[in-house]
Amino acid sequence: MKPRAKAPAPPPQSTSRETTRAESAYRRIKAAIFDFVLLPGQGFTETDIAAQLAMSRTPVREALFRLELEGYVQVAFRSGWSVSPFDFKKLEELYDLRIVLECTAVDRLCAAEPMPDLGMLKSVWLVPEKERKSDTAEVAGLDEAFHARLVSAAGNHEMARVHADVTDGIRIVRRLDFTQPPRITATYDEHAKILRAVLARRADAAKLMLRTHIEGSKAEVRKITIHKLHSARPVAGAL
Amino acid sequence: MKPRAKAPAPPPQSTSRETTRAESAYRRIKAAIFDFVLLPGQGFTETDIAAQLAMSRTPVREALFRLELEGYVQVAFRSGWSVSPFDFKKLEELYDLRIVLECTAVDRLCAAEPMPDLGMLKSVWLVPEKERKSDTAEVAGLDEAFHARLVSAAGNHEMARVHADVTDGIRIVRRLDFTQPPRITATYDEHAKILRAVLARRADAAKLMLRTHIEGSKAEVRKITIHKLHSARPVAGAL
DNA sequence: ACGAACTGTCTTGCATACAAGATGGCATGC
DNA sequence: GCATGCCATCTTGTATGCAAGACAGTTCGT
Repeated sequence: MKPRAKAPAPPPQSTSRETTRAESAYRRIKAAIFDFVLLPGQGFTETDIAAQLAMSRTPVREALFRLELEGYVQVAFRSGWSVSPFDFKKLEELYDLRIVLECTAVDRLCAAEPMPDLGMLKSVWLVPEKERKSDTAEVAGLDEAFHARLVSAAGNHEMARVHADVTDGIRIVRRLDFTQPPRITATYDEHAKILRAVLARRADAAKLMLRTHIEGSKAEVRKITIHKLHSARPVAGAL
Repeated sequence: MKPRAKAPAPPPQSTSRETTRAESAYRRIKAAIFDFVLLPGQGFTETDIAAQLAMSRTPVREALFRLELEGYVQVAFRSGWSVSPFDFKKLEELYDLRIVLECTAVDRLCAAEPMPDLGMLKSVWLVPEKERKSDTAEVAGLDEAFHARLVSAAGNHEMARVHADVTDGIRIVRRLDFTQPPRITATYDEHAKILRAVLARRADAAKLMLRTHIEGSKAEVRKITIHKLHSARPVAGAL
């Protein structure tokens, strides 16, 4: 039995290879949690989800176990599942971990010889004001990519992976951070400054700005989360 | 869907069963990998494992998915499972991440007011030579606990969790590091020095020693791993 | 009226049957 | 001899049935 490497992938669009029902269930349930269709603390059952997703319990269970490992849901022995309640302490700790990882990355980037390519970031963040994006979702995606690229460029793949997990964990509240244009403008300004400092190898300055930048997001999120959480409640049932 | 409202205060751990078959399968398969009963690169099937563990495929699959998420095994679409091959680059990156996390913890411990309680560590590592343990497995366990406690004492639970995951990932090679008494003695000496530096709030000194200490383990492991890996092969099949 | 035991329903954990497809060997044609 | 297409077998992905236990409403006892 020799497991075949599936990297080459001659027919990239052959069949339902990567689109198993379990994977689909994972994405849809996770999206439901992030979109507050499933509210924190809310209980549900495997049978419910399976019925709404028009599949059997088996792939649903697989998806739920994965989400449980990632901390999004909990299972009570034989009494149903529930969405993990909001844990602000955990969110703050994740922001804190982000700071540690990204500051480490900045240190290494500034010390690397030669410095890894950050051209992609330059072409996005070091542009005239006219070329700046204004769409909320788009900027939120670019923001994530900025921080992720900063870490991945530092070369440690495991740190990048952990950073990606952390980002995933705080995305649920992070999206609420980009609802106002002033926040978008500030993000552009701060990212530009940070990027210039890194390119100039001024590690301490970059780290300070980065820390302040992330702490700002953390504070901003903390302020608006409670309110948003209640105003964002959609009609339950449409998973 | 009528989501059943659960009590806002779900009983923390009212469950009786923590010993499900899936959990047992997870532990046993993981142990088989760590003990080189399942060799890196080796292929196997769900049916094989299920037969050897005297259970059905269902709990085995649950365990395998969990191990897959943790990076220990891989599944090839409809062609069986295989133990992830040894990835030395990944191991080094994990050691690197350990250094970052533990140094961050030391920084915070030294800056904390008051400093969190490290009495448990003192009672283990700051003792006369006579009272030092000599059993390999015991010291290996104490060593893990030392580093884990250092991080957890810093107060960020998420960092501690990531650190625990990292420790888990390198345990498979880390155990090979404590095979010789000189290494045990060095561990005691170094831990004592590091602990004293932390207690004296000399962060830079502690971090330097800690980094050197971990780099030492990394180098040591790198030297002996290839050899040990081949000499440690037991008879296959006895999971 | 109040509390404890009971019972029926519900939910997850597990086993098993079935389906889709990948793999490797074999026969066939050249 | 070599390539090629076919087919039996194997492996995972999914559906479904069953069982143990948890929960809530009810009933019985006092």
